[in-house]
Amino acid sequence: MSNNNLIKGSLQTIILKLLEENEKMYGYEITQRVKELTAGEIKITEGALYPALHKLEAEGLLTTEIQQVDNRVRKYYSLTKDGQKEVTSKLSELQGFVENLQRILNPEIKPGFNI
Amino acid sequence: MSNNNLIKGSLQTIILKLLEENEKMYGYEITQRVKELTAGEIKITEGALYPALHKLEAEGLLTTEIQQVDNRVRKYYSLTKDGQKEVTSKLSELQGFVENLQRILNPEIKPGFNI
DNA sequence: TTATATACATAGGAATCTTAGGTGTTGTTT
DNA sequence: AAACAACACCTAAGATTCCTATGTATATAA
Repeated sequence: MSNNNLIKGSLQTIILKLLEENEKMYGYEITQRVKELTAGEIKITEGALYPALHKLEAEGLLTTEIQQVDNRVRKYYSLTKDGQKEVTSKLSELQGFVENLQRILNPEIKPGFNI
Repeated sequence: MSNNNLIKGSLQTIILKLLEENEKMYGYEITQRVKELTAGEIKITEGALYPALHKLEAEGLLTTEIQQVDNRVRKYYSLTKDGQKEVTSKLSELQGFVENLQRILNPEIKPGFNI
């Protein structure tokens, strides 16, 4: 259905960044936020999201808190202190990669170019 | 050794784009060009490059031509017509993805923003 | 009551990359 | 002369990351 197999490697960073801005979010909310921010062009599949969340939690970057909302269970995720450090690191790593990508794909952009 | 596991999905596009600009290149040359364009920050491993080249050739996007240079064999790759069409398509797909990524990671960038 | 939206989860498989190794030539250093 | 780095190709095994498909369950709208 969703045909964006370019994400590879950036999903963790996306999750951490959204949680840096929002304090706590639950899985489904993350998929909707991404869809909304990208006008429906990037769709995080649940089969990718939930394992990624579980992994980040296992690594100690996220903590969870379960809330009951109208007989419906929500699992809220938030950044740990380690998680807060990782956001900055992962973000600059990804931004650096994208800049290098632009140097390959858009050769007119000079090395000193800043967005 | 090279620690850039972010490439996933963009290697094909990188190869096609370099070949769009250079008419013909051989594998080792591609790794050096990428290293040079990114100041050594992105290193294409041969274990990733050669299978990717073979796949693009199998898909009919590249053709090969072997040259002998001082008892040394070079396998030159160049774009087929199908390959030339694919470059544009793959490039805009990747650029679109990067723009969406920026909308998630740099919320201050407005939807109409162009680089 | 059937479908859609909400909300979680996992198993199996596909795709892509890294690690690690192999072959052989040329040029430089010890 | 030997050893090493650079050049130039290749592949196999494994890890990672994602998609597809499926399952569970509740709420609401058609």
